[in-house]
Amino acid sequence: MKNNVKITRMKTSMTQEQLARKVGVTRQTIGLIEKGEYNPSLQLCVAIAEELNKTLDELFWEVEV
Amino acid sequence: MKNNVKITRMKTSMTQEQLARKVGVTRQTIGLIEKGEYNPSLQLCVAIAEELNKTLDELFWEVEV
DNA sequence: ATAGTATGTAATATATAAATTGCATATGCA
DNA sequence: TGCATATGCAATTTATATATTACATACTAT
Repeated sequence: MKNNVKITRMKTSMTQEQLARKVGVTRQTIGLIEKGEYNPSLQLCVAIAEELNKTLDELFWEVEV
Repeated sequence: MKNNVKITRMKTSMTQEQLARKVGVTRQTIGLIEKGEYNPSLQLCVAIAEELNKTLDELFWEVEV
């Protein structure tokens, strides 16, 4: 599940740990999602999008490899 | 997790069973997602969106109650 | 009436997302 | 040099999405 979470988070100068706390998961979960090796739940995707001021599509839709 | 899956599926005259087969889950899973009682995985959301010719945002983003 | 289709729902089982813990490396700073 | 921060990664545990099976109702057509 390739996505734009990592690049978007880094643009905001937020750490994995900070994003994780904001959306209520652990740092490891954010790390694995950014790596594209996880298939996160819709709720978590929405929480991450809201925290990064993006929409679902911007982070998770048709992300080019 | 309120969403627009049910209304969109019905517009296409597709049954829950047909959509379920196309995206590789069971009828019950589609039923629960439409009911808003499930927190589906991102992969499944993407599969449903593609099958219904919609984007993630159109089906799952800021859906009014 | 009655058979088929579409849907709702519930109980239990299974697969996997996510948590937890721990250890590693790289980097920046005192 | 040594300490704190940020990240990667792996093993095990826990929570939950999804499958399976089953039974129910409503509707349509025969």
